[in-house]
Amino acid sequence: MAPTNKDVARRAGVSIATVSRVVNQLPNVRPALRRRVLRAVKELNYEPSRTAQRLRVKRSHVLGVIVSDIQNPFFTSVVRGIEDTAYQHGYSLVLCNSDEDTAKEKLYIDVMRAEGVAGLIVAPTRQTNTHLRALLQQHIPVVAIDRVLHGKHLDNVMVDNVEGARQAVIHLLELGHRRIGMVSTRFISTGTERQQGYLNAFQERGLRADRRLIALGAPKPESGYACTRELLNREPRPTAIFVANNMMLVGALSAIREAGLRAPHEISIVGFDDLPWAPLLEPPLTTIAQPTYELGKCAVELALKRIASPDRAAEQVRLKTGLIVRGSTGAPKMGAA
Amino acid sequence: MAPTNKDVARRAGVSIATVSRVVNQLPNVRPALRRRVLRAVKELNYEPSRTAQRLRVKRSHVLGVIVSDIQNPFFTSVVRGIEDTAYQHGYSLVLCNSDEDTAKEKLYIDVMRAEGVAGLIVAPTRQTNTHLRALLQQHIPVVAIDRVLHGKHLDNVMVDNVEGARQAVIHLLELGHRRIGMVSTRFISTGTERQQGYLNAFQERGLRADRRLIALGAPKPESGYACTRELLNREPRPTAIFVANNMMLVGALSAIREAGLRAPHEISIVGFDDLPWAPLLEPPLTTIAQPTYELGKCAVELALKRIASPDRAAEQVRLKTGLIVRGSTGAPKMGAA
DNA sequence: AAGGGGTTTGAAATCGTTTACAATGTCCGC
DNA sequence: GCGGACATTGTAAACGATTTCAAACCCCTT
Repeated sequence: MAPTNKDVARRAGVSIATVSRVVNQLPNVRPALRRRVLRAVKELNYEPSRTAQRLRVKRSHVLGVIVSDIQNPFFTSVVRGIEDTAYQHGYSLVLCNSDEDTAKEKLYIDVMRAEGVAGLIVAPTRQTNTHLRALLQQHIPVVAIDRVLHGKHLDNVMVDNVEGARQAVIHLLELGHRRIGMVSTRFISTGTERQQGYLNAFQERGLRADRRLIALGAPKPESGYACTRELLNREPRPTAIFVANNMMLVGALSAIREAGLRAPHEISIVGFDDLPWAPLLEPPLTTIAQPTYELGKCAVELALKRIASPDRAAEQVRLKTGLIVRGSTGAPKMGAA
Repeated sequence: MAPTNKDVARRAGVSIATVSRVVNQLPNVRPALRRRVLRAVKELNYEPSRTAQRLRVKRSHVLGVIVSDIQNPFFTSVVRGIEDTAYQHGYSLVLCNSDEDTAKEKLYIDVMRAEGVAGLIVAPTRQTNTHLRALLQQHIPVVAIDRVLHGKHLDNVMVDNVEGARQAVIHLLELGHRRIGMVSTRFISTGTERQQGYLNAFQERGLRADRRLIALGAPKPESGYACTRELLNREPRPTAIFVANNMMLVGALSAIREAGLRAPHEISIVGFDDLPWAPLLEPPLTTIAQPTYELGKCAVELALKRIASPDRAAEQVRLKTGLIVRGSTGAPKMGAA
């Protein structure tokens, strides 16, 4: 149905080789012929089949992207960065949503391999790279985003989670809080690192952190709700809560509201990752901002760099976070702590 | 680098035709051979190249998706529905973000054609289908989502915007509001339809709508902010505002907050499209919910139906919206109206 | 006018599949 | 033991591009 090489050649009265030369802007084609071919191309609305191109030249100009939650604004923004950068370099995107499901992730990795992607950008569900082995064996570049993944030739882009969490907790400590609850994720490297930042902050100020105030769950609103309720039921109740995952934040806020607590007077709240609606909350949310767009952009750049030189040493990029103080944090009510 | 047909054939000591037969589960292969081939497949970790497959059989099992704003939670949720449904049917997704930019959209449509997608799902930036003509000529199914697009064999899935807007405005009218501002989009069919719903509601109740209370702009927060400010400066000020686009809502809420107005006592607010954080606002937002996931699912199903029978009459599906009453709407303060 | 360099063009091979067709093998009834 | 039906296997031709190689052509020098 779609016009091919051959159709154009016939119409222009030349061979397919000449068509290819004209389309690919190679030299040594007489201007007269070139014009005839270009006219035929236009008339037929010809676009070379990328499928055929891919089969012939081995480069594919497609990047695979597997995110763990396409509805998470964090990943959405990262994908935006990936998309912009990829298309700027002439790459298309094949997108998958693993939905935090390792089986789905494995399936999609095989899809990517069969698709012959030039590179894969993945937010891994687990910290093992076994599923990715086949890709790496075939020297298909893999870039892990947001979450750590170790491996030879396996690049990483992440934010500095330890430092980000440290900033959040230091902020609360400086306001005078001592019983600081933390809601975080289990099994995911970002969660682990942020917990480390929490502990570091206490240690840095010569204080003892209470590990029982760290509640762990899945990166889902319901889980955030459950974790927060659990923390609110502790005696004595924490005067501040650091919700270190933006999906869990939604549930956490519900739980806090349900408990009838008002920020910042009765409880202080800090989130992780800025969101378009964070300033709209009442009070506006204090949070740790992540350079999401840059993260996506950087991931593409790493992938392209590795496509260009496959044997570079694995690179790990850490992007900086920043504390944004809004209205949801304040000094603890005396007597409550 | 990746193992091929031939590698498997050599290892199993058979011809490539037999490999193909085994992999594609065709009959008439002796069990002994079948086993040998399967073993070789496993040992080499062989996956048939989709590129080569596509070139040979003309079906491609790739759906193109062009959304106008990948960061809009509405589209995110739609994409989620598309993704789930597509992969369930063995299709992969090539995703693009037109960013409400017609030039980019055109570029991506050509990309899709070159990619040889089996179908395209698009949230069109404009109401013309000229860019899509080449696709339709080649009998590549096109499904327009969210926004109307007319054309032979061109399917549509949308929500019932007229009815949705009507529900919103009737709700406000019943609360006693008469001066109801509307913030909506220009040039986009959803905006136009929702404006129609606004007018219908007034007419239905035998009231005259004041068209000067409809402020139009682009589907962006900044534009929502500007439109809302404009409305708030009217004399007398509207007692309620219906923000008929979720991107504009973010800006609208900022403007309202900035003006020092509190919902629902000083002003009532209704949004369009439910969002995960809508219940978390203070007060929680009254809004028109859209079946976003179903919309994506339905789009894929329409595409697949048209792939199966290309000459069906164009189908237009309208999904139902629903009013969700939360705290941001109430009776107008008497004397203000 | 013949030879030689450089440019322009086309024929044909190739990428990894699927698939039509031909060639073999197997099994059965006579 | 032989022919025929049927199952099994392999050979070779597509698909639509790129790319190598050689043929054809042009122009200039001798």
